[in-house]
Amino acid sequence: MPKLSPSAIEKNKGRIEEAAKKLFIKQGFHATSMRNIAGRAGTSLGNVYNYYRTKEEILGSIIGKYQTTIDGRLRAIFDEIDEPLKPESLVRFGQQIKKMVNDHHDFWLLMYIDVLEFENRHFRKMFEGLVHNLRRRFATQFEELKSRGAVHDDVDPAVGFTAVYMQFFNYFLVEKLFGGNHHFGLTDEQVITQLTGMYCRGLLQNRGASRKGAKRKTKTQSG
Amino acid sequence: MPKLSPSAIEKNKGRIEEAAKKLFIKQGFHATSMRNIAGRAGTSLGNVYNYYRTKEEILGSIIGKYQTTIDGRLRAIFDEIDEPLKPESLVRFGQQIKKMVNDHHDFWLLMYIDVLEFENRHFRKMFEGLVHNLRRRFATQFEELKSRGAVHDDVDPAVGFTAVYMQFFNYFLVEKLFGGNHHFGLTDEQVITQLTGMYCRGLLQNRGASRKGAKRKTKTQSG
DNA sequence: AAAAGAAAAACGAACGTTCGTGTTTTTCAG
DNA sequence: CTGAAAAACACGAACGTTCGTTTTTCTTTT
Repeated sequence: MPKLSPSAIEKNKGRIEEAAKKLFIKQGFHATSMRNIAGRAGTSLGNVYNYYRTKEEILGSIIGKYQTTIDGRLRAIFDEIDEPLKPESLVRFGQQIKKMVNDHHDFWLLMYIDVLEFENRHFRKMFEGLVHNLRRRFATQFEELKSRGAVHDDVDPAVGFTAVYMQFFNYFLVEKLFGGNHHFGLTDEQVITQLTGMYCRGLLQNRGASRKGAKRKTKTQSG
Repeated sequence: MPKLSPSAIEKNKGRIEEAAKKLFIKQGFHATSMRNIAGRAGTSLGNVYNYYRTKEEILGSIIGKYQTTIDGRLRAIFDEIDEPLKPESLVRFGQQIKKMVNDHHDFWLLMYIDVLEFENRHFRKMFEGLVHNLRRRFATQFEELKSRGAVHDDVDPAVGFTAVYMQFFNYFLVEKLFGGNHHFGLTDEQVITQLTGMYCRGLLQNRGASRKGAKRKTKTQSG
């Protein structure tokens, strides 16, 4: 038999990893057996070892590939944000985070597996330097906000945006993985708008607007 | 042999559970063996089965006891809060949440174990009805804030406080369990004051104060 | 025939649990 | 007061599986 083409190898690996991922997520890493993986992947036990040397190597490969998927997804979400602290942006941002969490909820379970069984070895960099990355990503926008005086003097917009990000992210994670079952007592959409409102008022300078009872005119601030 | 006194039984169970807890946390539930637990508890394999019928029963008992510990801890934290949305209260609140997360970081790992290996069977109620509970706990304070007009009309103080709680909680959890390593780019103390500032401005009505450059006088609001 | 992927068999170790057997203390008949 | 039966905890060997991995044996294509 000749050597399989790289694409064929990838296809086989793909089937094995898909099976392994589902099982890891359903029952954890240690509770999943190689026989289990092989069976679900429609191949034999021995053959799995033609593609991976150990079980952990399978996990590593899954996480590695998934990591780049998530990175891309996040980048896409950030890329469509023009003005990071504008209410409309944050609402849309919240909706996107919700979708991301729900679409890839396996990934976050893998993260927990990693925390528990490997002391977060594979995911260390996920939250390291979060603010730093966001600050760099939106450097021009944040600087513009600062110089325009749109944000409070004692507020770092990068920190504020990070807080929003983490709040959204965590909210939907709890909803999805912990059975939060609307733990804010509102619909997801309401949570997004409520949080957005809170953050915007908390972060942005509101020049003489929004007294009690006064209807907001949204675009009082011009520059 | 006569029946052991209830206190003696509790003592023995305590040693077994202490050992099991450490091992579960270090390596997960399925990766921990009964022999492992027995060895660390200084007893024999068979004897463990005199106290528990299965391995899962040990986990259940650990979680149950820990749950009441955490509940008490949280109640104590809430009990010393007089005015839930006052900046000083929130700063102190943040510090307490930090301590709670750090003191019981095993507990949160157990929570992840539960999410992963038991579909969150034992922890379901942890986040269910969170807002509802907080709203009841601080009913008088929240109503007073509302009637005094201290909060924005479109803000539910219970939701706001829940948001603060979750944000603090999640921040320190990420720091502790995910190796966040100051993922907000600030010291913990700075994070607490920054977040507090954001939330207060976002939640509380600021009557004509805090224009750019104007030093805040904190207690401009009277009636 | 040669090469390599796939399958199956085999291996030793470890698993959760059961079971039989100590070991120790109480009970109570004598 | 004695000592045998009873009761219950402690123990570890043993059971039947299952584990991750290795080795061997097909099977298929060059």
